[in-house]
Order: sequence, then C-alpha cells, then structure tokens
Amino acid sequence: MKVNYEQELNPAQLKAVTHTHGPLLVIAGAGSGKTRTIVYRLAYLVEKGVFPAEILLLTFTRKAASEMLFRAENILEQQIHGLNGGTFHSFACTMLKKFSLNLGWEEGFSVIDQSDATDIIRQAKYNLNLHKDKTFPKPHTIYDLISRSRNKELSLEQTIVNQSYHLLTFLEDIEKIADYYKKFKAKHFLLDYDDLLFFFEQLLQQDQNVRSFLQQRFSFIMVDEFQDTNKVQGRIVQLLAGPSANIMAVGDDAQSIYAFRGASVENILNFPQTFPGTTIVKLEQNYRSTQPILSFTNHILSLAQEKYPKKLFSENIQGPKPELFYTKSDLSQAQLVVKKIQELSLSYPYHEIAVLFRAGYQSYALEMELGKIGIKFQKFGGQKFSEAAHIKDIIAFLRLVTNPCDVLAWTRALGNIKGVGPKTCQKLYQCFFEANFSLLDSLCAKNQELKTMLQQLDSLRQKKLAPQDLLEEVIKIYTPIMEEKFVDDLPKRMAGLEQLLQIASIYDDVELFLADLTLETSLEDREELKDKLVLSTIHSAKGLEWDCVLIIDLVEERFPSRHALMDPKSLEEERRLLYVACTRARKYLGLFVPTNIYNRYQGNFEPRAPSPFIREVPDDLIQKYQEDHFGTLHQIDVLGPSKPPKTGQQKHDFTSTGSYCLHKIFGRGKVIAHIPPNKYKIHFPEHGLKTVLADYLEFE
DNA sequence: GTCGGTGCCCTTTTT
DNA sequence: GGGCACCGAC
Repeated sequence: MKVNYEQELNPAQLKAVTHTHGPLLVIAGAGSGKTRTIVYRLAYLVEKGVFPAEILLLTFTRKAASEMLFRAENILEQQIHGLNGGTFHSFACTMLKKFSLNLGWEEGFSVIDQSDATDIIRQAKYNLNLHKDKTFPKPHTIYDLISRSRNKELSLEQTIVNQSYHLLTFLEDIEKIADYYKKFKAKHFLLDYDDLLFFFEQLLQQDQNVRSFLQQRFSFIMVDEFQDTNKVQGRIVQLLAGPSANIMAVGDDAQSIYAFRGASVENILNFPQTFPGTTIVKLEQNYRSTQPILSFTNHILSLAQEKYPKKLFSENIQGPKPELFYTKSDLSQAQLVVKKIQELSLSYPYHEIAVLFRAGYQSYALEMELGKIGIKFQKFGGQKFSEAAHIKDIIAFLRLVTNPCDVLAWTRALGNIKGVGPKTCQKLYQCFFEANFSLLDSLCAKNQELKTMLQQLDSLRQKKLAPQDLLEEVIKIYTPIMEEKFVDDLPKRMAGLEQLLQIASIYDDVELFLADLTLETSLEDREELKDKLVLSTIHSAKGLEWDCVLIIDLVEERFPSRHALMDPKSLEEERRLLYVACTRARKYLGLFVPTNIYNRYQGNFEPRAPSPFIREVPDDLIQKYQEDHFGTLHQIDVLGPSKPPKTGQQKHDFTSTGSYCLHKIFGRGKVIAHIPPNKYKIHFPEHGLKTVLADYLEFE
C-alpha cells in the first residue's frame, strides 16, 4: 500500500521528507512533529528503493532509533531489515571493533564507564600521594573536569578557569592525575566514552580506505538532536557524509541542553557553511500542547537567546492554564504531588503522567510517598541500571572470565571475598599478567575461599559459554555473596539479575554484550512499562511527551542548579532546560515551588526563594495555588492587572560577568553575577563563592 | 594487609 | 544517605 505523504504531512514536513539528496537542515521547534518527519523520511527512502543498510540513523538513545524504525515499519506495513542506528557512542564502538586492526589494536579494547574511570583516578590519586589533602577534589570531580576538557576541546587549565575556578590551585596535580589516567587506559586497552569518539574520528581521518568504504556504505545519514552534538561528533558527521553529503540534521537550538558536555550550537549554526548547498526547513507548527501551555512556554523562551528564531503557532487547542503550587516545604511538596497524581489518574492513565526534576536525588521524597500508597513508577535518569552495585559486581566477574588481565575487574569482583583487599587484587592481576603461578599458589594457600573462586572462574573460562549461560553460571557463584552483602533489598536486586539474563539472551558474543551494557542506559524496556507513572530527570525526558507533566523543586539553587550560577552561559542552559521540561506537556502542566527546604544536617527548614524563571512569569499566564497550614491548596486570586515582571531585564545587566577582580583579603576572583544594586557574587580560588559589596572590589 | 567503626563532607545533567 | 579518610584491632 502506498503512503499518502501529501495528506499526512504539512508542507514543511513534506519538503523535508521528500528531500532525498544533498544536505538538509531541519530546524524543528518543540512539538512540531520532528520525530514524525524522520519516521516518514525513513519510510520514503525505503519506498524509493534505498536499501535500509545504506541508511545510518544517529539518535540520542538507541531506544529512540528503534522506536523510529518501528514506526516506519508500521507506516510501510513491512519490515525494514538492516538499518544502522544508535547513538554516536555505540556506533563509534561498533566501527572501532570492526576496524580495530586498522588502528593496529591487536588486543582489541574494552569500554569503561564513569565508575571505572573514577576507580582509576582514585588509584592515581592514591599512588601520587594526593589523597591526604581533604580539600583536594574528589575522583568524580576530577573525572568530570577531564571529560569536560576533552569534550569542549579546551586545556584542563582553561576548563578549570571556566568551570571551577576555585580548583585552579590544584591544576598541576590534576594534570598529573589526568596523565596517569591516560597512560593507564593505554596500557590496559581501555577506552572511555570520549575515547570512542576521538579514536573513531582518528580512524576516519587516517585510513582512507575505511573512510571511503563507510562513505559508500552509508549513503544516507540522518542525525537527530543535532543541537546536542559536540565538536568531534560534528567532524565525524562531516567525515562520514563525504562528498555526496546526503545528510539530514534535525535539531532545535532552543532545546540545546548538553553544553556541559561540549555540545555546541555552532554545529547547527555552521551547518550551511560546512555543507554548501544546504536546504533549510523550519517546522514551526506545534501539534503537541494546548494554547495556554504554549503561551507559557513561549514566554520562557522569549527571554532566551535563540539563534534560529521560530514563531511557534498552534491549532489553538483549549485547555487549563498551567498551575503553580507554592508548597510549605519540599517534603509536603511530595505529598501534594502524589495527591495531584491521584487526581489526574482519574482522567489519565498513569503512563501519561510524568514528574520531571533537575537532578536524580530530587525525587527521593516523592518515591517514598509513592511507595507508601503503592503507586508503581518507572524512573529514568539518575543512577544507571548497570551502575547498581550488584550489577557492577556481576559484570566484573564476566569481565574476568573473558579477560583475566583486567585489573579493575579483579578489584571489584574479588574484593567481595573475605580477607581479600586492594593489594591482593593487584597481586592477582600481576599473577595473570606475568603468568606467575607460584605467587598465585601461595596466595591461594592462605585463603580457601579465594582458591575455590579462582578455580570456578577458570573452569568457566574453558567452557566458552554463550553470554546467557555464562551469566547464569556467574550468578550461581555470586548469589552467596549477594545474600550477605545486600540483606535489606535482596528480592529487588535478584529481579535486576533476571532482567540482565533477559538482555543477555539476545547476544551471542560476551564482549559485545558487555560493551553494550556500558553504553546503553535504558535497557529496562523489556519490563512492563504499561500504566506506570514516569519519574524522570529532564535530560532523560528529552524527545518524550506526556499528557500531564509535573515539575518539582522550582527553587533557587535546585532549578537552576546552584552549579549553574558559575557562569551566565550555564544559566541560559538552565532556562532552556525548563523550556524543554514544560514543552513535554500536552494537556496539563503543574509547577511546584516549595517555599522551604529541609536541611538534613541541621534538621530544620530553611526558606528558599522561587526559581528566577518562575518569578518572571506574568500572572495572567498561570493559575497560582498556595498550601495552607492543613496541607490543603487554595487558589490565589490575582486582583487587578498583572504586574510586569521585575526580574525581566535583569539578566543582561551583568556588565562584568566572567571578568576578574581583586579583593584585599580573598585575592583574585572571577565575577559570577551582579546582584543589584551594589553586590557581586565572586568565585575565589581559595575561598569559594562569596557575595561581596562592590566597594571592596577592584575590577580588572 | 584487611576490616569495621567513626566522623566529616557535599549531593547536576549523560554517553 | 553515601563517599572518603583515618585509626585501632586482628
């Protein structure tokens, strides 16, 4: 059956879908049918006789790619086989595995995640004798700096100056750690997330055969969420597209929320220069949200600096205004959110209701409340599935079976045995690396449990089992350890292992299974998602939509995050983040502002100002409610005409933000923000963030 | 070398 | 609530 594209798409969408050759840039506003456009283009290409294997679809998650594929199959009423899709990282990984010999990597490589990386850095810190200084940054912070500097392609020094000026005093030592980390990875054939991209680029650049092979192989490239690609990713796209440049990039600069990872809007802005002859299509009609929600989100966006201005218009669907709830505290907020969810659940299924927040930990109180009354939910973002301690342990065992020279795995897996600590693990690794079996025997002689464990691993190594069978055996070995280690939530963790077995069943290569496990966040989609409430970080909610969206913790230092106060660019990103969050809603949008925040250390409540993004919203765009002493919400009536927001113009008067100044006691610092009329927030390397009167400062 | 207890710290976002 | 360093006991 033929698809009637003219009828099912609007003119702009149709133009994008039927543009098959030459570079195409689609600027797609929120809710403008971006996914629909990609899906129809996929179908269109296949219908025109393009082999699916010639198409490369790069998306933000692998799930997004497979969903688009699924939808295209539905339209065409036929299966599409052999399409290549996934994230930049997973695609790069696949290609590097395939062509590892071209890079001279006879040993192959393993992919490490953030926690492996921080393990290495912790070790580096210890070996370089930097662990005694309590003020020295944590391994996690150092990893973050290293990764940022690579993603933004700036020196460590520059990154620290931009990001964490107060750490500048540690620059030299951080550089030493970074060097240690780099050498460690090289020695053990480990690639972190950033390496995947840079080495893939290197492969494409150096090896002309590989490059032209891939250019011919993937004659049609589509890249989703292009605003969130960084410099290397941009260059990779360019190298893959080659001279034919049948490349379609889809994005929205207003929804760029990954600048912290080095994403640059420049990739979108410069696209027409990078690919001469680019056709630009703008999708501006919003099909998603009701008019009141759209008016509200347009207002948030109107105060942002957008580079590709769009005029989003809609079919003018009516609905309630967004609601704003002032709750007494973040704890009562959790209860009121649950109440609201129960109320909404009378009209909407649970899976059409989502609660969004800035950071993973912000949903803890809510999770407790939901648990109390038995509402099931699915959480996205925050801790990864594969980062849960028991899953990490299991993975470490699997890694030891496939590769006995994996130091990180030794420590994690065998550290679980009584009497075995870091030093013993190091020795064990050396035994295998140097084939020193006498040392091995003497270690085993001291510890019977260790001996049995090593024998078990050895016999598994010889069996060469399929991933699922191997995993089953490893679980058998691990179960007694787990029973002792995780007494309180054992059933939940057992269920997690069942899930892991499910996932393993699709693979026939253990190494591939392991690599995917570290690269994919949402492996949980096998589980029944049916009718479960969604809790999600905003970053993980990207590209998704629900009938009802509730956003919590809209207060200073939580949203925007207090880390974002470091520079105005991050603050802009927080605004876009709120824009992304609000535009996820189709019919109902609820915003929660706790007026007090519970302080765990002191056990008291502290008043907190509402988010500046909320303060600037005119009264006529939202309906406000306030919690009374009995935990009930009351509508706040707005009398008279709405006042213009006071904070509206504030954001541009940071005359000297980002510049430097001198203070007699604190020394040289970086200007973070101007607090009208006469105060400044300054970041001092050795004293942290301070609010200082302008009179005491000397500006450079 | 390892283990368990204590006390202190700060909590972003993701591949 | 968890990471991290330290300290004393085995």
